[in-house]
Amino acid sequence: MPKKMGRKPRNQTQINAVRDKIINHALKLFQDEGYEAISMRRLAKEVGCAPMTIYAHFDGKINILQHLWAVVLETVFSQIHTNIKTSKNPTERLNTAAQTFAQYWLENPDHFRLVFMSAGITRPDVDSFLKNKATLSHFKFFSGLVMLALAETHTPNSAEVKAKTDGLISALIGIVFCANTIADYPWTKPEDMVNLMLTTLLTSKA
Amino acid sequence: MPKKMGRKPRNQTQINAVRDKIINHALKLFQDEGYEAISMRRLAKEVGCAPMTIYAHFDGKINILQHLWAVVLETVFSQIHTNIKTSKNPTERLNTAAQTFAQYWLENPDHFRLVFMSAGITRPDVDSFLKNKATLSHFKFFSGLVMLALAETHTPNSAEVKAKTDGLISALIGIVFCANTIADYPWTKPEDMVNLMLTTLLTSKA
DNA sequence: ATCAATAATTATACGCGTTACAATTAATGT
DNA sequence: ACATTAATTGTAACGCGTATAATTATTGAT
Repeated sequence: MPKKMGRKPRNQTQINAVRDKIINHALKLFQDEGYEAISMRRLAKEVGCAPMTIYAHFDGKINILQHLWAVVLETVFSQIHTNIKTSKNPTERLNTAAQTFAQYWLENPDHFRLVFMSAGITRPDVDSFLKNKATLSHFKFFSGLVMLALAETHTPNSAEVKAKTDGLISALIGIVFCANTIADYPWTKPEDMVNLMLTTLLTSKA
Repeated sequence: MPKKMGRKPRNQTQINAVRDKIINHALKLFQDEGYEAISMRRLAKEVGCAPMTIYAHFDGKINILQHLWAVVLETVFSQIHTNIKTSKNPTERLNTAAQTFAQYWLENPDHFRLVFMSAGITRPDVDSFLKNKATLSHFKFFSGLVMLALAETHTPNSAEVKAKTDGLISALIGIVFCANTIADYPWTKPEDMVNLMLTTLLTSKA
């Protein structure tokens, strides 16, 4: 029985190499020139291929952007990890983490836009945010901090921890989102609102 | 001294008539077919002019959408006003208002998208949200409810009222935003989070 | 009536993300 | 060398929002 003729398909290593190349170029474009610079035509030029070739490797633009989300989130959380090292107790750790989280997005609105606002408009039914395991673990990290901070005053049950974590994350994202998109409203300072959220969530018992 | 030659400019009545015509067609498109239907080409076809003509009347698409924001916000707040009529006290009134607000956007993600996510992507430096006076008054309405609810337990100062109002609005918008854009995460139920936010904000003293 | 001046409208084109289909190139087996 | 298969590219197009140039409509002066 003769072997199958023709060109051999690329192996997984080769496939990953090309995908990584595309992703790295997209990342570089984003870091050097911002969100708007990542057009498929521009990206193809940087990679050194035709725009259509990219569609042989990714279903669409959003699937490339998802990889950039992961990089940005990694940056945020590594900054959080760095900053909480000097915190003395669980409440202070949670406060530092929350303030660092909010501050990062406020200082990098383009990053916020990439991570939280690109999928919403372009492809609502896209492969999603949390297919990325690392992203989910970032969320869970906050859950751990909340539990420890609550445990300083009482023994929280898992429903309370989850509700307060989800509420906190939603509030943090909401504070940043409003500051970024409704920028002409004279909002109370974001750090004060973050502080208020933390204070009220931690002092009230479920 | 000879009169100025050439075609006379349209008067304010004529100007407003054309703008209103465009806006009304945009509104009808949105109501009948949703956010995606409002393209400039489609809109021009409905109005009966060339797409570029619209740019003689509005700086950009976002300036048309702003008028639709006002309509949507009016809808939300009239629903809130209707629902709070049966509430017996300020705390219940605030609760009803907040739940109605969140519920509306959760049930109408396209409306949320129009009002809160169109400006962020297309024109960050656009004429803004709060040039519309009615929008500002909607925000202030919440402020009044918060003050009355807080006053049931203590005499709040204006800084506390503002911080808690801003925090509440940000949190509400954040809850809806997260539910809409990170839909695959198993969030605590939005109504429970809204309730948690209200409970904690109202029970903790500034 | 004709021409000039001015305002309003439209035509053409750009880059955007993406799709469809055809053509070309690259890599393999016979 | 040829045939086969995979990968890539070319070409064209779509609708998107919008920029610039061209055309049309309306007025005043002669």
